[in-house]
Amino acid sequence: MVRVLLFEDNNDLAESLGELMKDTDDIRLIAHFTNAQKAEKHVAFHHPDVVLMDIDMPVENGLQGLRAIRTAGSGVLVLMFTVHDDNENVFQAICHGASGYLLKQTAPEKILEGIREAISGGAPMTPSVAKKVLTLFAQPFKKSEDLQTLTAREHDVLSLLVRGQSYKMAAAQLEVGLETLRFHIKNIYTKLHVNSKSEAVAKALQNRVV
Amino acid sequence: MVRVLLFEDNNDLAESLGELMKDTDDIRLIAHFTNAQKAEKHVAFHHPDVVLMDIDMPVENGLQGLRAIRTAGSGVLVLMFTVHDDNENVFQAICHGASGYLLKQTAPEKILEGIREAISGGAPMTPSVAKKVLTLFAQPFKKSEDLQTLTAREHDVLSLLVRGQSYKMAAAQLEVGLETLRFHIKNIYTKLHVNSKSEAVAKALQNRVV
DNA sequence: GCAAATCCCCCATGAATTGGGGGGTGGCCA
DNA sequence: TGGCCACCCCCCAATTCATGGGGGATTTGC
Repeated sequence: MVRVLLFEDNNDLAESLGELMKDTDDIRLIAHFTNAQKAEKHVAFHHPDVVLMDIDMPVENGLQGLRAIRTAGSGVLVLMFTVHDDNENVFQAICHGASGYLLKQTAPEKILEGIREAISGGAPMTPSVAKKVLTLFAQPFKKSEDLQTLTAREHDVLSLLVRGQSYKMAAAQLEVGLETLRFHIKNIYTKLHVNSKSEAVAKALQNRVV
Repeated sequence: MVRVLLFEDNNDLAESLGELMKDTDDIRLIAHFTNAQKAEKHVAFHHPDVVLMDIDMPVENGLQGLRAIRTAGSGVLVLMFTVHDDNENVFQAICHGASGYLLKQTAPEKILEGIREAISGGAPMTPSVAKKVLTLFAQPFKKSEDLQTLTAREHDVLSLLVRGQSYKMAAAQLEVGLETLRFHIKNIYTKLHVNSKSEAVAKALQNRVV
């Protein structure tokens, strides 16, 4: 039996969800709150299997609730359940460890299905949300050409710089002379169009070269 | 009519997919290749609406194919279609702009459904893959406490450093004296337990403070 | 009110970084 | 075999950074 906690300020919607779950014999709504205040407390008390969390609620919204639950150390499955599918909300939800993201416009049966999917280790999300997730994360990772053209050795050097090593230390690590290291660094700077260590580090990290 | 290009080394599977599509009146398989060689050429020639791309193929695999298609500048919808759902493959596929990720174990009808979803702007993926995507990107949530304790001003300074600015430039940006900037930087170093600009930048980026 | 935090400024020294130049080796390929 | 590329090494000069001190002014919360 899957025990579900619901945070939702729309009482009608909450009720109809409750009705829906009553018709199943594997999912049960054990409690319902109209905002995310003390969400972590409620979770700790009811220890549900799944939390259905609206985002747009008065007093304290669903993202804050999610954050509170996670900071409290609970690993409970939290499914966001909302009308908002803008990038920022999706992004925040993911960063704070949501286990899925359902839109209210999805058919009620799909919601139940989503709960089951979450329980069985999946991350239900509507395709449109999935699309946002992909584009959200596909962008920053498209390596610029500059970085592709780095030599193996240059790549080594850059990695060491990213780890905070100084020229001297990096040179020692690679067992080459300080001047050799500088030679590589000069080339890296040229290729990345930067002219300082920190800029190179920033570019490297932002493009996931390391 | 959705025109589909298929890259799949398993001929039986390819054929059965073709049969499947014949039974629909909105999806048609227009060509089939057994590896991803010259994938970008084939796409340019057939200009399909959707590409179904296996990953594990001889000679040239699906990820290479995807990359080739993207480097050629095509924005065609590419759905990965594979048995592999390990983190690395999923990550690579996303980074190179896949529009979805279907596992071969999913029911054939779901595949057709996935194609339709992709066409209508979604990103079909099996819940288990979605889960991987989420955990892949939720990790960086672990912000160390150090970074939280930064003052607003220190945060400003750090941001500028990340953008590759030198002390002098950053000071000018913030309209304060060089010595003032130094003062903040000293404090930042203390708080982050680092002792060089690049280390600070690395720590800032790795913890998503900027 | 007072302490604590934050922000602003200054000096000085030594170390690290950067930009420019100059060498050389070995491997690969036309 | 000559060109190209990656890799290794060296010198000089100027700039930037790191670190250690020393001041004050202003807000913030108890």
